[in-house]
Amino acid sequence: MMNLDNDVTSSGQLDPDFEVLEIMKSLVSSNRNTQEEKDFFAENIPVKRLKKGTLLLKEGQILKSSYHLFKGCIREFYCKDGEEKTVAFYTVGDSLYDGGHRLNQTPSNVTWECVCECIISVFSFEVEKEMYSRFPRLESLCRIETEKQYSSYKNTVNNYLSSSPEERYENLIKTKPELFQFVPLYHIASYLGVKPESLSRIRGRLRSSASSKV
Amino acid sequence: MMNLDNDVTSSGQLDPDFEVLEIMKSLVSSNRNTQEEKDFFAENIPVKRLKKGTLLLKEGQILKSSYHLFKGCIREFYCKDGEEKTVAFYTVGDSLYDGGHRLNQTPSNVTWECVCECIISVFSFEVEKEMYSRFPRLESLCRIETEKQYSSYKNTVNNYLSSSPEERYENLIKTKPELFQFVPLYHIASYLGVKPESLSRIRGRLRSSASSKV
DNA sequence: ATCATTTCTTAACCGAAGTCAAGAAGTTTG
DNA sequence: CAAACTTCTTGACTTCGGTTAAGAAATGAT
Repeated sequence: MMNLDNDVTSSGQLDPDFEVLEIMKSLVSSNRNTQEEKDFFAENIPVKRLKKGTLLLKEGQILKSSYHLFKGCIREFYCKDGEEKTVAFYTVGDSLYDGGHRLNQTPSNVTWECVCECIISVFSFEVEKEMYSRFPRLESLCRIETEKQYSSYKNTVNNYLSSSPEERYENLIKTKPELFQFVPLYHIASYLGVKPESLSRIRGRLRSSASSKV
Repeated sequence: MMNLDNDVTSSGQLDPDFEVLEIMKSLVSSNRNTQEEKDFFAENIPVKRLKKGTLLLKEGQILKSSYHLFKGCIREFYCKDGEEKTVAFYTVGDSLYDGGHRLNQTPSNVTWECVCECIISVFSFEVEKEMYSRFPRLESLCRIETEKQYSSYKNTVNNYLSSSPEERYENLIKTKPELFQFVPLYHIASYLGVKPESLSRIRGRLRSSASSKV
């Protein structure tokens, strides 16, 4: 398994691949930002291509950046009693950050693993701080955005807690069908809160109840 | 059951009770704040005493304030299939807010109920906005605080998900023993993710395993 | 193509939570 | 005090996930 360690942010030049350049362009073209802000992003937020299996962050490591996912899928998990417990899947358009650990400079509790080839932008903590001091209005926007994300996460958790593994599975198929292309079922089982054998049974139950309706 | 509706924030004068005044004093005496900031708080953040059973926020209502709990205990729950699902207990020193719903002016998903007499400060959204414009450094502090809370909440959720109801019960006794003074066990059962009958059995199991150790 | 590895499924058995029902213990009300 | 209600416990039975073990299916390597 590949390990990225510190070289994500250090690498100077951009992957010359067309796709990455397209993404870079979209990164700096939001019409909600001023030209000055766009220039700042273009200069300070590199875009990287990551191979399947790359660990963007490892449990115990200190997080130094936030990331935005333009393409691919990243799995978040931690280890408990030698078992990997998957707690999130990030897909296109999601951001990966952890204010608490980044701000406190404490070791991360989770690992971020690319489950397929990914394209991300790298927003280092230093650049973030400089951005806030140069463009105070963006700090206000980020505060608001964080509050909304937090609120939305609480909702997600409440929905999760008040549904059965079976309901969670059906819901996941509806809301993130693309996951099933990349992610082995035993990771999805972990995410749904059951063992792989149980997910098999759940799928079996759903198959038979679906066929009995015919 | 009492209903508070909009009159929490409207009432002008302070409850003249000694305890409330003491709390008001502590509210404006933090030495991390400038005198100007303290004056602003004293003028704009009223402190209220709430009776047991008061609903500080009702499911479907639009949240207009944030609250800080100086005394008492508040239960957060929502209804699913006619059942109340308890998702949090707030105790002394906790803050109650919901950035997402407050900022979007969308109806709340949860209800906040005082499980005993409570003393809170009321921080209205309008006052919050004015505070940010008058004291920009406080917006920065709040952004950082929100990120830390968010991160800490994620941790709590992960711990919850990777433990059994029995472990959660034992953990709750250790971390929030005061809850058991105020809150009926069936609310605690809901919070732990089981039915009251199951919590009874868990308690039974723990009793017998404790006595067998003697 | 063959072999090895990873991933998924099935079956038998066990333990824990859900459900339903009854009743005990504790609290409130008149 | 007694009646009514709320809260908690217990028992019988069902359902579902965990565990173990075996094997099928899919994927990758030589």
